[in-house]
Amino acid sequence: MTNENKLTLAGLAKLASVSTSTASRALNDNPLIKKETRERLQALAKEHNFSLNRAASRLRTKKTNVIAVILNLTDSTDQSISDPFLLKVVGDLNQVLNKNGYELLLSNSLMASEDWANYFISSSRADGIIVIGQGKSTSNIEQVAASGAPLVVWGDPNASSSYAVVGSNNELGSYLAAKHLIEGQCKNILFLGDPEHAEMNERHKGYRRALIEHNLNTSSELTLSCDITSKAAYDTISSVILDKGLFFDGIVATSDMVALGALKALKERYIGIPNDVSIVGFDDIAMAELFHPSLTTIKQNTKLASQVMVEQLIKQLEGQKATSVVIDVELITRRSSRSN
Amino acid sequence: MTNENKLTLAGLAKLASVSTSTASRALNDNPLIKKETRERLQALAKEHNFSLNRAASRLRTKKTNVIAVILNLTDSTDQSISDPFLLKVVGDLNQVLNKNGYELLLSNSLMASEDWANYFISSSRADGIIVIGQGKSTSNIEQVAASGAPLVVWGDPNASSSYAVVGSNNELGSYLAAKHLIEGQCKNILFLGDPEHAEMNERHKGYRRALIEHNLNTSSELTLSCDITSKAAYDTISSVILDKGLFFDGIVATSDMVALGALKALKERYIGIPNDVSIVGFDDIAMAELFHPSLTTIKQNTKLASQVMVEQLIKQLEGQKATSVVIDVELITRRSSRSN
DNA sequence: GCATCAAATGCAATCGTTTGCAAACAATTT
DNA sequence: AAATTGTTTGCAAACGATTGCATTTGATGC
Repeated sequence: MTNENKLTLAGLAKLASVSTSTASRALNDNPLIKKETRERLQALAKEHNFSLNRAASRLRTKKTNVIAVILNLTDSTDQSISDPFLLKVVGDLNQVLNKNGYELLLSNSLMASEDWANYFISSSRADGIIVIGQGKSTSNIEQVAASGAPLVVWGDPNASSSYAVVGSNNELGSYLAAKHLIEGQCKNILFLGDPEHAEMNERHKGYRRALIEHNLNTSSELTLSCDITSKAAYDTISSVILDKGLFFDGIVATSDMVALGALKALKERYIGIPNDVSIVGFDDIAMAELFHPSLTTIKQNTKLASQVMVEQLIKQLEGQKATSVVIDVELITRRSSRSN
Repeated sequence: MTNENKLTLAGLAKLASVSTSTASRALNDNPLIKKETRERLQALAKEHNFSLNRAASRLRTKKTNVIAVILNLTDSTDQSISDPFLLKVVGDLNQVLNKNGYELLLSNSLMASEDWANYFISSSRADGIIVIGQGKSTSNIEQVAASGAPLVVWGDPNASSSYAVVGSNNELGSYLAAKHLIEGQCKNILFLGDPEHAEMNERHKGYRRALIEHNLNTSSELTLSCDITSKAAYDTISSVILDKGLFFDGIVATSDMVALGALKALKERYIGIPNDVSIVGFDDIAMAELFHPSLTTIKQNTKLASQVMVEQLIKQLEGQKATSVVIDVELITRRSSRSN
């Protein structure tokens, strides 16, 4: 029952006894064409299940209406691809992009070839690129920026960079987290995460600022470096307690997943949360409030962030210059910390 | 510094003093061309940062090498888009598709126009469609199938359908879940989920089979219908306890998110898990083991499932017929249930 | 030296739109 | 009635690759 040879614009035009140019303009709702002609053709197209061949129109117009979204994973530990936060961002971006007439081509840094600008833009697969996460190395990203391709990155907006970065106020976020713990009478506060990573480094700064402001111990012993997965956090906390005992009473975690891993390690040792140890996460993933105790965390506004990213990208598609934008964060107080 | 007018295949050919046909074949590694010529051109292309214009080649070859993945969300409650399970499947699909030379165009049923086959396939945006979730109505999907477009659906593989469905053995999964609870001495086992939904309906059957096999109460009072979100589950359990007290000692939940919502409602009332009430989830999301108590659940093998889906889709792209495939499930025993 | 054959390359049409420009048409003014 | 507008439509040339077929090239045998 499939059409032997598919209907083409020329065919549709013939059916309507107009030229292909008229048909093309009519379907694109070009006001050059008389309104009733437009409607007649649009109705005919619907009736015959016709839709324009995008390959052809992309070739002709040099516009794809596609945005490549690249999950910039740090390692090949495909753990991170399951981080609900990253995937949440993809979901939100999808919504916003569609709303603006763009489609989302999903990729990840492990798969895509090296030269992203080349692969996606000059090959005319996409009009612009959104990279989620700066990873540890930003050379790939800088190469895209240098090529002049429309680009927006989710990451640390404070890093001076040649490209537009949208991201949360990470420094403030962890500052708020640490301050909150301090107000809850914590004295020895752990930082749990990977300070080599741009965003995490900012979070580390905020954590230190709060501690210093309150004359607390900022010894390097209190900064535990670990991957941004719950498993890594679980292992790190478990082994550090085994080694040194419980020498801390608060944890500033760099993500909710990390916080949850730590939580599990503590609970397995019957350490009371929040009384023995208080924990603050980062992200506010959907599950944060379901945990027991529910997780105090720094909320990242992914919906707003997605809107801003798309906005800044569209700016560039229109030839304007885009800017980095800082998204506000918010402390969400729940049960994993003492409410002063 | 961006090239005034981009290099084209013809330009590259001229640089190499060959015809465009030779250049085209060389870049596509066609053995018709002498090996050293091929290598010379490929090197030249790399040197000049050249890549083939996909819009043009798609137009000519009528192949896009793109697969549209549609998240078939039930409602406009964009809650479900954040279900980590769905997004995990997207991530896995992305991996497998890329490995097979395809790209993933992400969409969701709320955004995409009505006629998917038309929108994606005849418009030459994609070569095939993968739908994640059958939703409550399958009319959209059936329309695609009727159009003859290459299609694979993640859903209930037992439903007799005109299209290839890949999915877990849902009936068996919930049977195992219920049986496990029964072996742990549960007598009044709740089913929590939405039996109108195809997959959930299978799970309901499995649940009933186990109960009947053991002569337990299958009264309809024990089947609670609720949306597949943690919030809905939380509300449902909370209000049912308020209404009728604790008349159950086990819960078969239709997803981990649902299980976690229920867990929270119970814990807030200081109901002991697993001793007062045991819970089994479904999916085995990454967080399942992080909870306290860690969640006993039925694991869905999304990695394998993704491979099978892509396999079945490629079959169709090659003109063969695809078949529905049932993916094995596995009971993962943790602490939210008594180990008999 | 010429026919024969295989290997390597080139010619030119084609995929299905879009769009600058010209043409046809209708309405208004002189 | 001709000239002047303004609307609506059509012609035909792109866009940049791929590919069936023809052609060249070089090797081989007689």
